[in-house]
Amino acid sequence: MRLTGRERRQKILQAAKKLFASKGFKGTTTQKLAQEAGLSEAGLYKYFKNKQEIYEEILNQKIQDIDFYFPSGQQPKNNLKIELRECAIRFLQRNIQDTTFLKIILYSALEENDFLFSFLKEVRKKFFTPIKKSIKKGIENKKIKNFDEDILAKLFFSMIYYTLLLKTLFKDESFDAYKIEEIVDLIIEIFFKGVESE
Amino acid sequence: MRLTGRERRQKILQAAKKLFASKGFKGTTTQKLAQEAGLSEAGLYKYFKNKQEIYEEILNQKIQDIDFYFPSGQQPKNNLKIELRECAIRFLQRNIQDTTFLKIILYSALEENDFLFSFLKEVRKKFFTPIKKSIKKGIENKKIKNFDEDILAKLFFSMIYYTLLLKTLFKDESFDAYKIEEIVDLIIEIFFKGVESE
Amino acid sequence: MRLTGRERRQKILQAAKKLFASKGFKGTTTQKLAQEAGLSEAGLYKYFKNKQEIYEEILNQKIQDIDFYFPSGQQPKNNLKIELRECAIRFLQRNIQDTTFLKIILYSALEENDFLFSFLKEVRKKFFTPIKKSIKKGIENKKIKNFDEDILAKLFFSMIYYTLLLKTLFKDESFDAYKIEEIVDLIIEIFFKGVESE
Amino acid sequence: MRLTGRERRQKILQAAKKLFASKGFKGTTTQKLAQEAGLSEAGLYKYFKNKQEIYEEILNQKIQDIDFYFPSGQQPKNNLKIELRECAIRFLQRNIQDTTFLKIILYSALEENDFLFSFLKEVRKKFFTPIKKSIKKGIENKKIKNFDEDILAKLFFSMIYYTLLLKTLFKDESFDAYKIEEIVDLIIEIFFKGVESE
DNA sequence: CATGAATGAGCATTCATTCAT
DNA sequence: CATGAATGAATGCTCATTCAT
Repeated sequence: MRLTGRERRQKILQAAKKLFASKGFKGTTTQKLAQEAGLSEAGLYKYFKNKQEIYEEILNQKIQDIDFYFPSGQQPKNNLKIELRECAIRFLQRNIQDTTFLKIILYSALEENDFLFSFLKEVRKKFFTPIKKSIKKGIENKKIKNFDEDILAKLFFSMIYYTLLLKTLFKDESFDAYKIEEIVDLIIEIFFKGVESE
Repeated sequence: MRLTGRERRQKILQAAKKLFASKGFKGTTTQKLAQEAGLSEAGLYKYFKNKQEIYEEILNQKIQDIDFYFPSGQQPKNNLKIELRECAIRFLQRNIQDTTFLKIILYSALEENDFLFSFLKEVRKKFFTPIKKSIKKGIENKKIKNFDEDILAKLFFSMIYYTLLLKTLFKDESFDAYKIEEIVDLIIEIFFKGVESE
Repeated sequence: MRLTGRERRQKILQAAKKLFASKGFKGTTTQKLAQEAGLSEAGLYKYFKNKQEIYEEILNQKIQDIDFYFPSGQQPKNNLKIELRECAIRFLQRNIQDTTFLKIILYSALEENDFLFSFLKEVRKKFFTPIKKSIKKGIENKKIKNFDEDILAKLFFSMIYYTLLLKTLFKDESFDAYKIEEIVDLIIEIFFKGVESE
Repeated sequence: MRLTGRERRQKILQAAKKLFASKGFKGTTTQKLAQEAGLSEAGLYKYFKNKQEIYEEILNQKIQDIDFYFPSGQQPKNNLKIELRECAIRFLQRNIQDTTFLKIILYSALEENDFLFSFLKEVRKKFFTPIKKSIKKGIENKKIKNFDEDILAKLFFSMIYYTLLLKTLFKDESFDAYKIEEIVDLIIEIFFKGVESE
């Protein structure tokens, strides 16, 4: 099958996403990768310098997804709760539907892939900055408990993330009785009541 | 050093726990394993059929550790907050120090290990039952918001678990500025204020 | 850049000379070769059957260079020392600047290339004949020790050749402190004093 | 075939010497090496960390040969000429009989093997030091022309070395008419007359 | 009981070469 | 005429496992 470079490249990335998600980086051999992408092993190296580069390209593409979660320009304006609600819903919907990214991240963390850690730093900076800013404003307005906004932002996200883990990775069915929106509303409510300043 | 068969076996398992936890299953070679356990590679195969069997034996041992966190049958008596606080601190301390269990669970989940899922069901039942009971009592006393106690219990745990993930798996250093106790106290505070009935 | 077939061919050969000289035959990949010659790898095969053929063509060209050192038929006329001095300087300068020939000869000798040996016979005949004639005259004039002029000629050349080896192949820096002319003058002095008849 | 570790190690080194000498370092594949040594490729790596290490071991063993050329304790005492004569004869005899070392060095130099260059530095230091010292003494005694003793020592050796190259590598038969001793005597005579101070 | 010796299968990667367009 | 797409065959090296001693 003769494809253009662009098409082949995409096919390789697609195959890699699938395999990295199901087998991890180490568990994905170039042989399987080539097979899945429909070309020879040697062919892979015309498009990517090495296996690691394929992996990095996948992660780097995913960084752009963050903008998808915060679509209205990088910063929640008026209403933090509404922004966060929508962001969380979008995050859950997308990652429940396609668990590739979640799994790649976890596999890489387990394999202690060095690139992942620098990637995660970047992601956390981009992802949490808008939330942290809003929380900071809340703290300044004495609406939110005076505590490290970084920690608070991550604790908020923890409930979203664990929900995702339970639904996708751990096959816990107890959340299935509720719509995503209901869960998110509950989390938002608990978090904001919980961090209210007294 | 002349050891009995039983001792040798234990030494191998000990070495394996250490290595699997820090390097993962694939990252642990039989060479390093033998070296760490103080015998030849060939020797490993006198005690275990193969590498997989060593891994499984550790998994089984680790699973039994769960009782450590939740002394069997024990039920939070007087003060849920205090019970939960101690349980959470114990959970974090142990799993930060030895990440084997956390990693094994995640690896198994990623590999869609069927045994894991039924095991997890069991764990969740054991783990969450005492918390859920207390929450239920709180709901009945109108102290806690009237919502599915299963979900509430898991949302509480989510913050503990994500803290663990950030510290151990994702190499996020932002929690390192605080003692575990401080983080747990914050989580407890947020959660209980957050779920308070109005 | 649109080149004629002839030009392209020349460009490939030029690139190949450069690369073979600095990286050797095995160290020169068709990829680098194509890049250096400014065309695609596939393009190389329009002009040459394979890599070996490029190598052989260069070898042939280099062999013809020999005439440069020993303008054909030329015989040292008046002053052997001056002739030899200039020939040696030319030989060293050229081969230090472009080591292709030196390396090709050595590679071929190591590979016991039969063609090389008959070629070398020819070269030695051409190369040493003028020197030998002059030495013979010196012997007849009782100026030079009476010994096999073939051996004497080769011993003279040995110092020139080893100087070349040290400087180019063996990366010995001790000759770098001197100009080529100084070294050659020293060699000439030692040789002629050394072979003087008593 | 079941050999002891020591025997196998020796067999590998022997095979490597043979192959490196006839094919060069790059031209010697681990496959051929294993085959020649009578074990599997994987087996090689029980005895050596990698191909390079085998190569280095061979060279390092050869460094001891230098003591063989200067057997009477490291420094020529009374008579430099006699010492050098014997050293040169021993050098030629040994390397004519077994050209392995000569060829390995040349191949490595052509392949620009980094380890070779540091090895050569070591060798030159050890090999030329005694000769240089004697020459220096000669210079101080005004018996030898006042010139860089390093260069002089190397020019002496150049005639020995080129003789070796012609006889072994370049298949030049003109030296075959003479005994090694005769050639060496001639070289010694030419060199010492040539460098005599006036 | 213990291990040194040995390996088949597999790994990521490279390379010279071919061929459809 | 030129090349992008493609690969078979190799390369150095690793690993879990076996077996004779």
